[in-house]
Amino acid sequence: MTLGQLKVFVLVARLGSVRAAAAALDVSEPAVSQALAALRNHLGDPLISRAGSTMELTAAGQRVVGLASQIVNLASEAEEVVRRSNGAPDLLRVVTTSTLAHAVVPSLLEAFGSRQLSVEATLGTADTHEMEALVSERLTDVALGPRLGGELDSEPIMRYRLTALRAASGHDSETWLVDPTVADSMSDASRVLQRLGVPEHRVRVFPNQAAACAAAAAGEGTVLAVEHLAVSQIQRGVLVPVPLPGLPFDALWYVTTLAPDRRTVAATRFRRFLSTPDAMHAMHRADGGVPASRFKPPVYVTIWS
Amino acid sequence: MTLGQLKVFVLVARLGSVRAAAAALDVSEPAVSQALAALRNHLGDPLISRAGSTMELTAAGQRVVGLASQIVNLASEAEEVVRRSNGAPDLLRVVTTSTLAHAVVPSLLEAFGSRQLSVEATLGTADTHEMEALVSERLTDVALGPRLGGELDSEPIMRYRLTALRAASGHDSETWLVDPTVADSMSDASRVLQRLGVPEHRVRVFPNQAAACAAAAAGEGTVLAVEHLAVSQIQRGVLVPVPLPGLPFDALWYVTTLAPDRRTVAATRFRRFLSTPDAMHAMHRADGGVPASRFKPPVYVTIWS
DNA sequence: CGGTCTCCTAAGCGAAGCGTTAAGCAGGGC
DNA sequence: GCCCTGCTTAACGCTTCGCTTAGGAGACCG
Repeated sequence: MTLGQLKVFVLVARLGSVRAAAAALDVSEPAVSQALAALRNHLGDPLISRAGSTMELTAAGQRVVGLASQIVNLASEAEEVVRRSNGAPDLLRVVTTSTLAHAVVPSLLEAFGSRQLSVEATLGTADTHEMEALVSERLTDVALGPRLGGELDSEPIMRYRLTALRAASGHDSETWLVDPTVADSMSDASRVLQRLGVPEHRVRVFPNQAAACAAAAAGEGTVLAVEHLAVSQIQRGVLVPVPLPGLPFDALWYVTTLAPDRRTVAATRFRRFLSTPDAMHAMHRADGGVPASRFKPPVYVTIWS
Repeated sequence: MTLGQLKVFVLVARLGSVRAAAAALDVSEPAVSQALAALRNHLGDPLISRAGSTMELTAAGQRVVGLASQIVNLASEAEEVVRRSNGAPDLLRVVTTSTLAHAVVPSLLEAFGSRQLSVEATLGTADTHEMEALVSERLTDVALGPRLGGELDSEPIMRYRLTALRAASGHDSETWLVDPTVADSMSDASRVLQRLGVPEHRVRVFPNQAAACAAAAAGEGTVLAVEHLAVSQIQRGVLVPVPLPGLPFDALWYVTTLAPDRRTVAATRFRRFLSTPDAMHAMHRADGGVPASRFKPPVYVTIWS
């Protein structure tokens, strides 16, 4: 399986014919056919076949074409990125939990970027286990979230409090509304649910805490929330704390990097920044709204094993 | 640039030495060194170099390693997927706008899946322009959102209303709080802002409408929201409509597929499903919370040009 | 200064990738 | 039936990949 074969496959799938793909690539038709044959042979599936005047993706073909398209895209992005990165700003790669990624880290990076000239930040999400691998293998510069073990250098940056909240007039007291961080079984939120013995079918996962809180405010259940991120709803009485054993639960967010002599310059500067009042303010402000011009879709980092 | 070279590079970056990577791959050390040299030569950047006892990524290397890791991952996922997809359920690939992706489509797919045995759905986001390409090029089966042109078959599925909402006691009337759909300049939301002449620095983008509504409820500005998705906040008086020229704005969501004779079986069944009361109910319920066991991170589809 | 560790280069070789031309083969239209 | 269109196969050649062994260059240490 080569990048060229994947590119050919995507193009055939898009254009609906070998002939058209060959024309688009300005090569002979057998060249395309052969690349396709090699890929089919390698994967052990026809992927795409003629059906009358058009071509039809097989079940496997439908699944592969999306992946292949992403691969080809990323490959050209890699070439692009190298071309642009002479004299480019320093790069700070951050991974964090889902909760922090939506609500806290964007404003933190915004603040860091505005005081550090020429720093470019990328943000991804990962679970605790992935974070350890990503940091130790130098695939990311900084992890924010739970304390990490190994030879990594973790330091607490902020105290926070997990609370159960519910609408003042809420009906459904069985359903738990949470954000995707609970998918990480090592996270504080996940442990709280485990300790309460909440069964999985009683848990509804929302894309982020704000959505979960909105559903809780509408009386759809109990949200497990970071208190200071829901402070405005609590103050306005929209949500009220629910007393439960072990809740509220106080915990810490940590910053983790490699040991001082092994970390990048940007990581060191970022750690220093985290202890400033500006950083504290950004984390408490924590609204997740960024100016339109800075908005970019999130980058999803995955690790390869 | 080959997949093998990228794999070697990622491994060297992770393990911090050519020697270790060679051992891990069970090949000779020059084999690794040579693959790395080929990649360096192709990209025109050293990517990674020795710095004393360890190795150090260059600026370009830092950027490339993440992409390379994803590429290698996706490639093995592609092989995986083919292996598993004999006798696998039908695949329904859906793209939609950010608004719908978070709040409406998950419950819709949930409902569809529970009545259609053996359908597997994937969900991605794209802007209007990308949607047209994705559907016509058969990279996706169904698009939900704006009406699409070309030879595509668009049909309205639901009326909705864009409204400006604000906290009853809100202070900031200059700032607009929106979800990422406004990044698509062809979207209804984006046009509304254009027509109102809102400058970009007055717009704050949130990851989804729920977060934007929460910020509006806290008095941070005016949210441009889909009315029935904020209905509970309106009923409770947390948010109140703001009368503005051209608002509220009534619009339609459409479903788009290829022409009837060219679309997949799953796409046809899904279109039929959309006209059922179950589907209507799912769209109005529209909470975005899915049971934990069904939760998966979103799949981001990108198109290749 | 000579060992040792690590990375790079050189040279060689088999296997694939990637392209060509020429020919075979299914299906639709008349 | 015949031709035309469009995908595949066959045969061939050039280039690149990917691996080996052998040897050289640079840093570190005693």
